[in-house]
Amino acid sequence: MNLLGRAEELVLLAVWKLGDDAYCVPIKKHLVKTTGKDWVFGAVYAPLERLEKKGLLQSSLGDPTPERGGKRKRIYKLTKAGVKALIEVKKVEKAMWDNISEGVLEKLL
Amino acid sequence: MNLLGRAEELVLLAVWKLGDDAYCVPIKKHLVKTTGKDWVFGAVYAPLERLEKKGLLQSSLGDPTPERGGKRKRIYKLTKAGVKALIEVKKVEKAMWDNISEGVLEKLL
DNA sequence: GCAATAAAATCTATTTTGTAGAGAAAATTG
DNA sequence: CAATTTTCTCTACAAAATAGATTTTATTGC
Repeated sequence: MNLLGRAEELVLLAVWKLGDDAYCVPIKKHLVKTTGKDWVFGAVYAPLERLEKKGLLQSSLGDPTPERGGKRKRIYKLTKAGVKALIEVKKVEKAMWDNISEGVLEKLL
Repeated sequence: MNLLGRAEELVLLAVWKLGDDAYCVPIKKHLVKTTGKDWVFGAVYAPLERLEKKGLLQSSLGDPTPERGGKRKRIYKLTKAGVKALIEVKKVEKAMWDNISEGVLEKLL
């Protein structure tokens, strides 16, 4: 079937949203805040690595910052392939959700 | 993190859409047609089984039909838990996609 | 220069999901 | 009751997600 996995999608979106600040820690933070779910490190890191390997993300080491301590940040950026993958998953979701609003679902409860 | 997997979500949606005709074969057909992707049997069957085990779907054997041949159909139906899971995944997706239209993405290509 | 501390990345092991397609089971028809 | 058809079920495998511990690297104050 070969669509983005759930975590992959959400991680890509977080990277997009964070722009130049898209490294592991804020990505995790954004995911926790926006999804309302717990995200452990591995659940962020593994998709990031995979997505880079697949060419949907590209990373580079950030400059040392004036803040205290820490390894150099690894900053992620969407590639065109990444953007395309997001567009595709969105399209599929839209087709499958066609005519199903949350309201419709809630009536079933 | 614990959200519906992609296939799980799409299978649930197919079941909802098909109503009383929600058994493996039309579910697969609907998925192929609506997603534009290939779905082999295992990719439909495995999520169906798992979703039932988790209580998001409930199945029952259909009546023998006037059509030719075949084992009795196993008809699937969303449970309340299934509906809730769909509502939840939708909510999360919405939050994460907030302000990102396909148009915005396409400009990045 | 060096110890303490902090920020961040990376790793390992495991579980859960998804993929692929072969093959078995049950129903109908001639 | 054999042939055919429809449908389900199974097995083996690959990929993705989870969990949290550990390591690495940088800064600051001594």
